[in-house]
Amino acid sequence: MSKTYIIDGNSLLFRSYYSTSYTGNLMVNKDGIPTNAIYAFHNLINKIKSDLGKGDHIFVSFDTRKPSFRKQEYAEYKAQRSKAPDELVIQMPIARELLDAMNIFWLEKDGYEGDDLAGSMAKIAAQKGDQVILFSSDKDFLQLLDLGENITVRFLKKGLSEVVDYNKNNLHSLFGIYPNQVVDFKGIAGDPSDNYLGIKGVGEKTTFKLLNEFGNIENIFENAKKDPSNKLNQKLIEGEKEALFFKKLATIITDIDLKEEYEKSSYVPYDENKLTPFYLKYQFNQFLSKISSMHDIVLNQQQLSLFNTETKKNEVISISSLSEIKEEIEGITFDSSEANENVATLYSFFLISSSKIYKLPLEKAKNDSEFNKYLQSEKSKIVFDLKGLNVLLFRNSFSFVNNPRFDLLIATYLLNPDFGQKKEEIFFFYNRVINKDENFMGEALYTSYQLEEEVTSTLKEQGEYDLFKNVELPLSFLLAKMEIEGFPINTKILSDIEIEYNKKIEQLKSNIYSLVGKEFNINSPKQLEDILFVDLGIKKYKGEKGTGSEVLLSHIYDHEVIPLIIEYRLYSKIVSTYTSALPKHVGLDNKIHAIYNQALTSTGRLSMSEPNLQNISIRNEEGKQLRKAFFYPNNDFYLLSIDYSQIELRMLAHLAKIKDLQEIFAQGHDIHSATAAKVFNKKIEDVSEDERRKAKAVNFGIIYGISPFGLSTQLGISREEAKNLIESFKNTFNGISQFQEETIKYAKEKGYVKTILNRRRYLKEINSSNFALRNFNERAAINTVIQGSAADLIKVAMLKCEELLKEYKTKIVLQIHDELIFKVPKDEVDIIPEKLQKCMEEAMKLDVPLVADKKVANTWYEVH
DNA sequence: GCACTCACG
DNA sequence: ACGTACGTGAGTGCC
Repeated sequence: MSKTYIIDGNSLLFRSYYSTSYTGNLMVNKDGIPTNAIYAFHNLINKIKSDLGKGDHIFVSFDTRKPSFRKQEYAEYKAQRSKAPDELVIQMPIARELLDAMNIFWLEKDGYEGDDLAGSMAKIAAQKGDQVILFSSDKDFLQLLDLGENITVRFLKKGLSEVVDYNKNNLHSLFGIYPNQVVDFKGIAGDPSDNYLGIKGVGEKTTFKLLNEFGNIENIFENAKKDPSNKLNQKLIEGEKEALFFKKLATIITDIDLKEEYEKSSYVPYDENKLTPFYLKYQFNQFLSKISSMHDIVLNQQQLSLFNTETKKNEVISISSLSEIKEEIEGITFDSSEANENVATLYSFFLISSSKIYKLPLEKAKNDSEFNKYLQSEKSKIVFDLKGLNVLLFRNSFSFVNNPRFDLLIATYLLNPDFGQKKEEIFFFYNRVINKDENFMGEALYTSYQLEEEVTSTLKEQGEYDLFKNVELPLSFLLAKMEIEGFPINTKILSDIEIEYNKKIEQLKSNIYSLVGKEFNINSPKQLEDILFVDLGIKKYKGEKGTGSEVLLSHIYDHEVIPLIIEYRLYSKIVSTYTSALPKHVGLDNKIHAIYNQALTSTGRLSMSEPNLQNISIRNEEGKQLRKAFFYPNNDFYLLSIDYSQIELRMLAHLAKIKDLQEIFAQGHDIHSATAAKVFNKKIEDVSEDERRKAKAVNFGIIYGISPFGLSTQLGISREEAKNLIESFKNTFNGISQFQEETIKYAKEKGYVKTILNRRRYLKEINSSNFALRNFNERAAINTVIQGSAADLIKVAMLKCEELLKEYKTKIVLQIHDELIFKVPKDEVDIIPEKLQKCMEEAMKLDVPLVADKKVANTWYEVH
């Protein structure tokens, strides 16, 4: 059944105001406008709409400033009421603005009150068969319960958190009268809040009694007239006219024609981001969680004031040649059909001067020698999305942009890596809003120009400018080249694998169905869970949730279908995620041109998408087969893989100055065996398989911010045992504890942690009172220093390798966090691998040696 | 659009 | 007592 929620806007706004104003200290925005009622109102609306879905309706009614028919008929209507405080009045239009921003339909109508609109809407919705809930705190609304069975009036009690629901069936037991008696009650007893006088000398208690005895106002008077000598009856008879008058006034109009309005009140799920301009305007920082925390941490008040929040739209001047620009050109960016620069169509370029935005269509640019001259000129340039710009320039036969000095996309990511996934979002960081329209990139570039000085000096203050200028900016060029270069794939081999695996899947499917006794969707975790843990009666162990591989594995002997399901999952994963998905991304050149996301991860790593080549299977043979599809046609080039050995553990040994760990690395032993030997006090050759396994888990655990629980589940040992294991590691390797404690302490004090190249990550919940949240942030703090520093290292290594390769034909074609894949022509294969290996090992000078292992082969399968 | 699952480092 | 390993991307099912 569809729902229609009808909100008495005035009632809720009053409540919102008074529930947040008792401290006397109103919340105001920067212009001194109070926003407390709006804030509470917003929370309330959010809560209300949270259980609406498609097909539902939501509607807010308001009073207008014009006198309603009640006031016209009865001059004293609400005359006794003290005027609403100015602080509330000023917020009333803002409430409407908020609703507009939230895409929630609201209505006011001269001559009527909000109640009449609400009542009329309720009637329409009830006739449509909707479940109607009216949100108010006004007893008048109770009369509307008579409109149908499926109507609820939801009263909001103090604190706005408690509610009382009234409906046709419970009103009498809760309130003492029936819905159709509400207006009769008001007519006789009156209502001081509306200045309804009712019948003089007849109060609420008497009215209750009368209504219960005679049912309605007409019967009450009829009966009174039977015995006019009775004192009460006398009062009633005298007051009949008034009573009927007040009854009429108290009656909510329910026949205003709102059919159209009903249609307009359809609930539309909306994008929270659309509210950002509203939040910024009224400084509702609580709702701008990401943004606000940054302002608190990164930008001091002085800086904030420099960031003008005005979002004045600039005129964009269309030009057909660069020669039309008379001023100095300060920067360049582009406009294209979509975010993926490897497939997008380039539309135009934006260029900016110190005061203007220019738009140059692609076709004009192609024939404009001035434009090409500008691209290649030595003059330093502001850009916006350097990698996107360069890839699109190349794909349209231009050269890369020469000497970019500033890219706000990268700079903002360095100020705070939590910003930057979406181009629009980075402007929230600076309290700006730029509409996502056809000139977005031009406005973005111009805004970059305005922010450059401030942002650059902030990067310098934070010691991140070197990372920006000498690592991330040059890396952007390299990533552009890698995207353009692409990675070879042979779809024939992929489809051969797919055909083979699909056969397995069909077989497994039928075997599973016959073992279970019926057909179901094995891909549906919900259906699978029902089959296994209900139909087949398998008992889950304590703490087990879902049907993930760990859970399935723990029940592998409980039923013969379990191993089949595990196998089914293995093959169907390979087919759905790889063999059937990868061909969608293969270009005419038989290569995949995936995107490197340079400004995305929290730690400073790269990520990859459309498709992600960083997670091609390797851990099991069935999946690893996929890698046989990656090679150069005719084996024209070799693939060279060079991967760092234990890069994160080495980084830890260096950063935490763990002497004993550094020493193990210096000796070049197998790290897990060697740590095991030290912890268990044995010779390396005496270390057992199990001891090595444990040491390995602890070594990883330390990088992840170890906990006894995590280690115990990883190793399948008791928590006690895990705790002891961690203890002995900490005791054996001096420096681990101190590093962890100091990292957490630093994060708690500063709100962020730094990597080896001063890359930052903010951990806004590091001081949370929520235990889980705080612990999570503490682990993330430790991990970020290690993972982020390793990311810094390989980025530096990539740039050094590229420098080395300048005079060769070998190219970097993939980066997989601790591994680089190169395309090596045959005539370079004898010299290049060693040079590159050395280059990577010398990328940074640490207190531990860096070791990188290499392998050359034709296919990606063989290099591992 | 989100939860679940699983691929990688 | 709390509820857990860190960082990603993508396909599927289901509201």
